[in-house]
Amino acid sequence: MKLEIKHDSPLPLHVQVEELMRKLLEQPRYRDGALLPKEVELSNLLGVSRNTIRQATNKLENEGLLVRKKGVGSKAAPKKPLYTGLDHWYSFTNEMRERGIEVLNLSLEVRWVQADKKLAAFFNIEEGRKVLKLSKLKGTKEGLQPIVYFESYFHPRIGVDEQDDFNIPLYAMLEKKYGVRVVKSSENISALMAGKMAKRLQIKPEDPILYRERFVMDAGDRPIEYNTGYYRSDRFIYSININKA
Amino acid sequence: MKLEIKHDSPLPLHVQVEELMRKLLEQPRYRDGALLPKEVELSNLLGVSRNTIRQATNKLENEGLLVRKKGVGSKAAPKKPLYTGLDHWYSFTNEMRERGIEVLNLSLEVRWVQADKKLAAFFNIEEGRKVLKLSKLKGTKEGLQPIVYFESYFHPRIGVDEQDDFNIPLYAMLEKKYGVRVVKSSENISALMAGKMAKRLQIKPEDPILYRERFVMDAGDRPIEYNTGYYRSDRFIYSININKA
DNA sequence: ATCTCTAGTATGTTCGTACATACCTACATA
DNA sequence: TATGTAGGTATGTACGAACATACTAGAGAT
Repeated sequence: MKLEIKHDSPLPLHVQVEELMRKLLEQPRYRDGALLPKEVELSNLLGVSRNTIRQATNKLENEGLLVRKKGVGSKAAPKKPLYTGLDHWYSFTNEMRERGIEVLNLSLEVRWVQADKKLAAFFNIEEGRKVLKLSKLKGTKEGLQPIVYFESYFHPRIGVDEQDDFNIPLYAMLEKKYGVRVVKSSENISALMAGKMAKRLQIKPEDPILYRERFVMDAGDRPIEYNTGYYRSDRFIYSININKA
Repeated sequence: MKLEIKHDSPLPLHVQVEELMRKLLEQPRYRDGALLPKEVELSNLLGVSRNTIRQATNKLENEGLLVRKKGVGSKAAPKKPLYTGLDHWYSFTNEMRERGIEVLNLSLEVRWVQADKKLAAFFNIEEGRKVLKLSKLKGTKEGLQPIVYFESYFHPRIGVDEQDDFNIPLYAMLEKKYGVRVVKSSENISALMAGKMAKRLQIKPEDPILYRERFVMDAGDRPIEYNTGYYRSDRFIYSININKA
């Protein structure tokens, strides 16, 4: 890797350093949490003063791209979007863990069902064809209070079956085992009265719940999964981060 | 006015200077656009180095509280910066139109209110400071049935006031008139019982509604708008499209 | 084995200094 | 009158230096 700072460039040194550090921060090792080179090291390495390094670092820290710790060092800011929309590593369990809540599967069922009209349309298959359905009830580790009930349907092309381990993060599993990369999704969110879902979530039928359906596709717009979720609104807030930069 | 910097305080000098300048910026003459004392003047006056003054000033500039101009001086951020751009980003009205539903404002109110704790924290301003609040009730053109009630609060730095036209797409207006480009947003979505909002939306208090809060920022992560929406869940489904390709 | 102190390390704060660059004004020239 | 240029001013960039403070790890004591 070339660490080049042009001292005769019209661009200020601290800007050059800033850009360079931006690239650094994208590297896997730093993305994974390794400490960046120390300020004095960078200073010597790039041939600029420590102040200049700090000037650049301040900017990056301000943008939230890096965190500093006195006496320790600086590193890339931990990526902690509550809900990145679609991360290959998206996982409800991990997400809740970042919010400080440990969750586990209170129940889990996998079975083959016939595709209904809506599902057949999305998957572009014949109505009635067999698809794998995954149902999960997730709740708190402490007290086993239900939070959300998921239902997922997978396109037959993928090849998932009852043998698969659905206790690990789903999208990571799909990518590793079946080479399927989820890239796009379209979501609809609505508020409902719990009704029949009340019993499962252990709330009153007249309580409001958050209902979400998600259509998941790969880079080629091919359907992968249809997923619905019924969230207890007293225990969960749906968060979305959007960046159009 | 007392300009006191304690050199033996546990608080870093640049923090003390920063707080002092915050107070300065509130004074009418600076609020009205007068140039702040020059860096060297402040440096001599307060008995700290120019670097320390700049450290504080950087912070304030970053928060959008003051603008600097090389060769001229620094002053409080103008209420109405000028800039031009185009291409807006989101409009409820246009979005509904795409769904085939014509909507209009059933009511609209603009007034100045004091920032509460939460708002002050997001905007990074003092609690109680005046901010512009925009309230809108949107509904169908046919039948005038309410669909959603919006409440928006704008960062004072932007400079919007009661004179502005809030009947046109908001983000387009902000960009054209004030040069503010909304780039990032973070949303929280939840389901609620309508309660007090029922009357406004013409539903029963026990009906579920969709509640959304949105934090809107520019490319530099500076806060622009805080926006909440209460959606009738029988008339509206929240849709999100995500593409990580 | 566990606790405590200490030396080492990395960032935080602050100073002083020097020169670069953008801006404004006023004077001089065509 | 119009224009261009020179000097003054204020912020921008960059360096070097010193000490403060928070944290880590290892040596030494109990």
